Amino acid sequence: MIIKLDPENISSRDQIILIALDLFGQRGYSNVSIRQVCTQAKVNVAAVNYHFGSKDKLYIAVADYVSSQLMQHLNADIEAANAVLEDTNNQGAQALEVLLHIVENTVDLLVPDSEESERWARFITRFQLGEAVPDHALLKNPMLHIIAQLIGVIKNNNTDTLENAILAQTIMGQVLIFRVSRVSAMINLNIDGFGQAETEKIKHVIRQNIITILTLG
Amino acid sequence: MIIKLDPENISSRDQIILIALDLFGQRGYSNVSIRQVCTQAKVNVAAVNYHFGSKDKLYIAVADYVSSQLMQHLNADIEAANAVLEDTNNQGAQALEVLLHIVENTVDLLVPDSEESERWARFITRFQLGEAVPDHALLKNPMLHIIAQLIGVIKNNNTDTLENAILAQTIMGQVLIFRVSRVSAMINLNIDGFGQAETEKIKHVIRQNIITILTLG
DNA sequence: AAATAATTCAAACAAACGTTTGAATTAAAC
DNA sequence: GTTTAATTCAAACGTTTGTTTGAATTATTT
Repeated sequence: MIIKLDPENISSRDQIILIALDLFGQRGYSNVSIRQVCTQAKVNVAAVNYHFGSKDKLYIAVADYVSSQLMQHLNADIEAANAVLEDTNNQGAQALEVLLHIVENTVDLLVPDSEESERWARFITRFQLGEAVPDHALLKNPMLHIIAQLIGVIKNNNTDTLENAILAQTIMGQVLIFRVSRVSAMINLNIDGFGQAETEKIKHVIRQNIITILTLG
Repeated sequence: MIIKLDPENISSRDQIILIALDLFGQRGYSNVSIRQVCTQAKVNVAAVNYHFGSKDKLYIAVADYVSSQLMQHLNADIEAANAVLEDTNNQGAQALEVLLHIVENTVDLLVPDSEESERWARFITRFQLGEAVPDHALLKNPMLHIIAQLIGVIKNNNTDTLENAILAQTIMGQVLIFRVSRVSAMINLNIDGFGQAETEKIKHVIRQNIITILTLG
C-alpha cells in the first residue's frame, strides 16, 4: 500500500521528507523547526535548504509526495468506479456496491488508530484546514466527483448537479468527521481511541445511512 | 446573538481578546505574534503579559470566552430539547422536529460566508484540530449528547448506546464538514463560496438525509 | 589517477519571537 | 488633595527561527 523505502539505501532527501511528513502532521508546519527535522533525520541543518531550497519548499515537496502516494492508493477504487460509470446499461445496484466499497475503504484508511493511518491523515487534515498551498492537488478529493456520479446512477438522476455533489459531500463528511474532529469525537463518544470494534461500528452505521439515503430517500 | 461590546468603553483586556480571537482563528496560534495582536488592538506589547500572564494564557482566555458565548448561543435549543426529553409520553415526531431545528441552526451558524460566523467557527475548528487545551470545555460539543438522546426517542430505542452516539456524530459530520474542510469543499462543489443559495441547498439535503435515516432506516 | 561535481558539515547571520523591567502615567481610595 | 494602586509605555533581554557561507568530504566522470 505505502511504499516502504529501503532503510539502508535511503537518501538524505527522502529521509527528510519522511520525517517532515511525520512532524508536520503531528505538530503543524510552524511548530516544527528545520533543526528538529534535521536532527531526527540525522542530517545537517543545511540539508533542507540544500535539497529543497527553503522550509516552504520542503513543505510543498511533502505535500506532493503525499498527493502522489494517495493517488496510487485510490487508483484501484477509481478504476472500478469508472468501469461502472462507463457501462451504459448498468444498474444502480452495482454503483451502490462500488460506492459502499469506496466509503468503507476510506474509513479503514482514515479512522483506525494506527501509525501509518495517522501519519497520512494528520498531514492531509492540517493541509486542508489552513496550511494549504493554493490550488495544490492535495486540496481536491478525487473521490468526491466520482461519488457524485455514482449517486446520479443510483438515483437514476444521471446529471452532475450541485445537489448530487452536496449529497456526496455529506456522505464523505460522515467519515471525515471522525478524523478531522478526532479528539472532540472521542470525548463525545466517550471512547479512548478508535480500535477495531469502534471502527467496525462506525462503518456499519455509515453503511446503513448510505443505503437508506440512496435507496429509500 | 453575539454580544457586541460598547466600542467606546471597551477595556484593553477585552480588546485584546476580540482581536486575538480573530487572528488566532484566521492564522492559527503559532502564526500570530503578541506584537501583531497588540498592534491591532492598539495596546502596548507588554499588555498581553500584564493582563493574561503569557501568550498561552491569552489563548486559554480566548477559548474560555468563545466557550461561554457558544453556550449562551446554544442555550435556547438545549432547553427545548430537554423539554422534549423530559416529557415521558412524547412522540418521536416532536423529537425529530427539535433535532432538525438544532441541525439547521448549526448550519446557519457554521456554514454561510459571514464575518461573524467565520470568526467563531475558525477559532473552534483550529482549537479542536490540534491547538487544543486538554480537557477544555470547548472540545466538547454539548449538542451531540442531546442529539444522541433525541435519536433514541425517535427510533424508540430509548437507551444511550454507542451506536446512537455514532449516528449523532455522522449527522453532525454532514454539517461540520462544510466548515472544517471548507476550502476543499468549495473546490469539490465547484463554488466560490457559501452564499444563501448554497446554504439553503445544503440545509435541504441534510434535512432529507436525517428524515430518511431516522424514519425509514 | 586526476578532475569535476555533489554532498555534508560546523559556524555564523540577521530577524522575529515571548518575556521582563522600571519608570511614567492614569485611576481609585482615603 | 494626598496616597495608593492599577495600568501603560519604550526599551531591552535572551532564545529560537530560517537561512547563508565556505571549507571539508564523498561520489562521479574522464
